Formats: sequence, structure tokens, C-alpha cells
Amino acid sequence: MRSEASTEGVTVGLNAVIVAVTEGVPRILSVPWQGADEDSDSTREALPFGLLDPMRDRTLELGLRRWVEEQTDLSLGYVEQLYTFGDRDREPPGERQGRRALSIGYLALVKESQVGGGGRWRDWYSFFPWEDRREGPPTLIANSVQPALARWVEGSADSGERRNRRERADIAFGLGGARWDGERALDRYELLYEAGLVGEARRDRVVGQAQEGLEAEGQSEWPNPIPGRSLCLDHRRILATALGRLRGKIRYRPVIFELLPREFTLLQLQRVVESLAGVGLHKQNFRRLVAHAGLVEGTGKQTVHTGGRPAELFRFRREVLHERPAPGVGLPEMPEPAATRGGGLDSAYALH
Amino acid sequence: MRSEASTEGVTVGLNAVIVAVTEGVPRILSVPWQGADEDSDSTREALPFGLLDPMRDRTLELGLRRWVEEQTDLSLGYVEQLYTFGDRDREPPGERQGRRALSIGYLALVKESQVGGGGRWRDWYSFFPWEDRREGPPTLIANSVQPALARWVEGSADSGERRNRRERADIAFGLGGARWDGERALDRYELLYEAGLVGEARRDRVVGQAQEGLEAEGQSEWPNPIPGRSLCLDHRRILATALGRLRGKIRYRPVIFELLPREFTLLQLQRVVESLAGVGLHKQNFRRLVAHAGLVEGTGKQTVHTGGRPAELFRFRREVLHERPAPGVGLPEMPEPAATRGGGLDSAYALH
DNA sequence: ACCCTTATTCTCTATTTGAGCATAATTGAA
DNA sequence: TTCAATTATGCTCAAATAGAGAATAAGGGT
Repeated sequence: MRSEASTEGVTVGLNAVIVAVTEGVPRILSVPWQGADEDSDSTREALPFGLLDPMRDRTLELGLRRWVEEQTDLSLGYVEQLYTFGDRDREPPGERQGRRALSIGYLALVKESQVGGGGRWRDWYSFFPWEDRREGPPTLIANSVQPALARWVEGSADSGERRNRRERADIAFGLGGARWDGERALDRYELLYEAGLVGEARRDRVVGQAQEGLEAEGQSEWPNPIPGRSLCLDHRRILATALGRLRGKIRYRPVIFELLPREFTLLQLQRVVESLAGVGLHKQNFRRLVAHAGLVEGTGKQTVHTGGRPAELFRFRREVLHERPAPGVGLPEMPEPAATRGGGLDSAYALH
Repeated sequence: MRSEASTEGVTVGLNAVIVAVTEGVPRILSVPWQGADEDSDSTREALPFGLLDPMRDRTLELGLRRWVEEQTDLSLGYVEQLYTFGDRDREPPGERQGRRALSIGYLALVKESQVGGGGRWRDWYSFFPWEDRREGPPTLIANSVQPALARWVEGSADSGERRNRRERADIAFGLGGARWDGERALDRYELLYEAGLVGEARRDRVVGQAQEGLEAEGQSEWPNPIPGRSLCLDHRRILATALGRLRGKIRYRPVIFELLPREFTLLQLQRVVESLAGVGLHKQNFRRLVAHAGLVEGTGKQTVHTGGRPAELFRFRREVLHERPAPGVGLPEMPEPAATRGGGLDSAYALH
């Protein structure tokens, strides 16, 4: 059961989403990019990446660590493989040079203290403004995303396809009575890509999956993109994958402490969780949750106060790994967002 | 920030873990294997796999579907990418032919009706006998795994390393007061591999990460492997990844219905969940859970009875995707396994 | 002393779990 | 026909968890 095929000319790129949280802002490291993208300045930026050296790197993760440490002065703590992307059509035409490119995305977490002046630490939400709901659902969704998606839904001639699109849009963005699910960050980005609502789609000549009514190459017909910084190649897709994965992970593994100093206040911890989850949390209940779950333990020490009563310093409690099968900060199911209710796109269904 | 490296000679294999559940037994499809493994018959079997044809396959997943459908008469429903493996040292020496092999693992779910006579549908737990706890913790753990791991722990000269090993073993296998976590199937397999307790380790000449006291090549010193069917290359590792991932997934996405006919009884549903999760569930509470969560809805129809009172037929309720952010069967945290308590390996800690 | 800010403790209620008892509807055997 | 076995389904009760917020504590500044 082996099919013989020419696998020559495959290039393996290792891409790192390197995350840190500073002052409540989740940030990722980006680097300049001198590729052949024809698009504007916004895509002249990339995730740090390098090629796998098959003769040198014993494992993929070691390869990643090698050149991250060669090229930055970061020391990566937690590293996790995310996904391998290899769509032929997800590269800009200028980049395709006869060889097929795979990119393996990695998620790496570093502590705030590692955020130096060197690289560009971009606010993660500058790439996905619709993902930050700490202050409630962003107006961007009601003002831009929802109408644009509605147009995309209506843009299909086939009524079954319209239902399908409406369903996907509702579930991804929590419209029409559906609830917002922070972990679906990739679904949301992919949907916008398919609908031609992000710059990369235009660059790749994506025509929203049989986007009837629009000419494939009729560039004047492209809808206005939703705001949000682009990246070269498929790097914003990798970034969305990382966001969704990390949001899921913090719920059942104590990875959040990789982003914090050894000792921290509960509010610091809460802010880091909130910044990644993209939702605001109830302070007293959050405290009860992490304390009761045995995730943290108090050191006797106190902070030098910054504003109010001094807070106790806590540290991660390693023993929790013994006690619970899935120790994490178990985010609440967010309260129903009053804002976007009702005006949704309505429903149908398609799995995947 | 691109490092130039020779990426020639990389081969991309697409591997499928194709899962079905029949009569309460979770099964995966395997195929014969004529590779250069020197080991015994047990490794002459493989996951179905094929090579990516970079010129032909537009996406990785399409490539996978192409040759699965070419080579079997299965129609894959749900397909999900698992992980990309590329350790140089995880292939048997005979297989390394100058080129580096990456394997991208996929998980695919098919319905019971697809299980034909064609392939070999192996009981998933025949590869991982320690993972099936439906009848409580298997005696295999207390009888074989625990003592063998204890020897491995003691096999290190360095006391810090011993603590580290003990910690990992405890958490992975739920020993020493730690709780069993079904999703750590990969951790468990990797631990056994490192400890030289599975056949593949011997084949690959792994010396349990600085296994002092054993000669690297002194084959007579190898510990007896833990029972369980082997596979060629790193396929058992992919299989373990799939098991852990699927166990996690059924908790928050309704993928379980991909394995069931369109209409089913609640007991059928429960048996499928149990078979994958590897634990037994409380019947009445399971019923309450899935009904109350809105995951299923009754059709008026009844089964033709098989033994007792006829059961109502249910079907998956698509609308649940609108109502809950993470619809799944939310497994309970298993009751404390009375059997393995107390006799554990004791504790220390190491993240990851 | 009083106000502002943040921390921390508690209460109260509603919901979700865990466990098990009781009842219902079949089939097959006595 | 009646009973035993078997599976389905409904219901209860207590414990644990989650959501919301009041009340109190401990700092700084004016």
C-alpha cells in the first residue's frame, strides 16, 4: 500500500509563533520579509522561520530551536508543534518556484522578561481584531464582519450553498444565536479567507469557493478586507491556528505559567489568561478557581503595592499534575453577548 | 531570518489512522508491510500510508484521501491532521537511505458499515493493552508496567534524573496517587519507548536516554517488552497520538457521531464512547448528559429489541453546534482507581 | 480623616455531577 | 401463564461547581 510518487522538490519550513504577554497585551514576534509578495507593505512581515536541514537537525523541534536560538537571543521554554500546512495554492504565485513548500508551525511561549528590543513584538490582536472580546464583542464584528459575511452568504446562487455558508458564519462568529467559541480562531480566519475578506485571499487569487457574481480576476470586484494586519505566505493562518490551540490548551494544561515569572499575583495571572482567551473574567471567581483547583500556592511574600492593597505573590503548584488529570484554568462559558444576539445570519448545518 | 540549508531528499509520507468501532471494539485498519525491519513478524504490519505527490496533490488532506480511496474502498468521513513526525532516529537503520522521511499522521473516522473483509481491522487496544480500563485498571499495569518502570527509574545513576523519571512515570500512568488521564496515551507510549520497554525501541537501538547500567549494544541487557502489537517505523507512535487526540476531541466536538449510523440507541452511543475513552460510564448519567446537553434527539422509533426492553432510536442534533461552544460527551473524571493507589512510584516534577 | 484603588473573604443561588433506587417493557424459560 | 433475566428509562438526593456580587481589608494620596 505504498504509492510511488515523485517527492522531489519538497521544502520544509519551520515556523515559530513566539508568544509573550506584556502589560496585558499578548504579543508575537515577527520579522521583516523580503519575499516576492506583490502586495503592499502589510505583507512584508513574516513569522520567524527557517528551513529544516535534514542532515543536521535530528528532530524537527531541535531544528526549530536551533535556528531560533541562532537568530534571536530568546530561550524558548515551552514548544509545541501546531500543524503542517502544505496547500499548493496558499502561496502567492510569485513564490512558487517549481518546488512544493511545506510549513510546519510551532507554538513557543516565552516569559515577559525575554521581550527585548530586538524583534518586533506585535499585538496578536492587531492581526485578528475580531478576536479580542475582553471589553465585550468588538464593534468591528457588527459593523464590518457581519455585513460582509452576509454579502458573501447571499453571493451564492445555490440555496443549499447559501444555507451552508450561513451556518458556518453563524457558528464561527457566534452570530444568529450561536455562542462565541474562542477556540475557533482558525475557523474564523479561514472563513474570512474563503469569503475574500482578508488580504491574503486576494493575493492568492482565491475566489470565495465558487463566488458567483464576482469575476475571478476582476480585481475591482473584491470586497473590502476586514481590518487586521497581514503576513506573508500563509503565516497569518499559522497564527490563527496558534491562537485557537493556545486558547484550548490553557484550559487543561498549566501552560499559562510559561508566560509568567516564577512568582506572580493572582491579578497578573488573570490578566495573562484574559489576554489570551480574549474574554474578561470575574475576579473573585477566578481566584477561587485557581486556588481551589490547587494550581497555585501562596508564597508568604507580598507585592510592593501599585495602587491599592498589596497582593500576595503566588507560584505554580507543581503537585497539581498529580492531583488532576487536566489542570488548567477552565474558562467559563462566556455570558451571552447581548450585543450580537438576534441579528445573526440564521442556521443550517455542515460538520467540518 | 531564513537559514539556507539543503532540504533535498525529504520524503513526505501521509499516514492514516482509520478508525471504526464494531461491537464495542475500537478498530484501526492495518496493512502488510514488506520493509527492511529486521525485527520479527510483529512489525511486518503498517498503517496504510502513501507518499505525497507534490505535483498532483493540491493539499495534503486531498493527497491522503486520494490514495486511501485508490487503495481501499473506504469512504472517509471525518479526517483530521494529527502531527508531523520527523525524528531521524526513529526509523530502523535499514530504512534510512540517505533521505530524510517526514510522516504526517492523519486521523480518519469511518462508520461500522464500512468495515469490510478487505483490510485487517485490528483491535486498537491490541497495540496498547494498558489503555483499556473499561473493566478497571488492567492487571498488566500492576504486573508488568509498574515494575518495569520502577527498574527504569532506578536504572539512572543520577538522583535528579531518577526523580524526573519517577515523576514522569507517575503522571503518565497514574501511579503513586496521580490520576489516570486517558488523553496522555502518547506520553505513555513515549515513556515506554524511552525506557526500552517496547519492541520499537530495541529495533531503533534506543538506549533509554542515558540508560546507565545497560550497554548500548548489549542486546542481552534489554528488558522484556511490555505486551502489545508493534508496527513498522514509527507507526505505533502515530497510533498513540491518534488515540490521545481522539479521546480529547470527543469531549468537546461531536465527532463521535462519525462512527455511528445515523440512528442509534443511547447504549450504542455509550459503548462507542466507552470503547474509545477506555473507561466505563454510568449509564443513567450518560443518558442525562447527552440528552440534557442537546446532543441527541429522539426519533419516535424503537429498536427491534435484543434482550430487554426496546430502546428508542436517537439521532445527532445538529442545532447543538449553535447552542454550545464545545459540544461533546464530556467524560467524567474517572473515579479513583482503588487498585493502583498507594503502590506508586512517588513524586517529583517536570513540565512537558 | 476621607477617598480611591486593589485584594481577599464570604454568601447565596443555580447548575452540574456522582451514585443509586425504582419502574417499565421486552424475551425466553419453567 | 408466570417468572426470571435483561435492557431502558425516570427520578431522587447529596455533593461539588459555577455565577454574581456584597462586605471587608490594606495600602496610597490629599
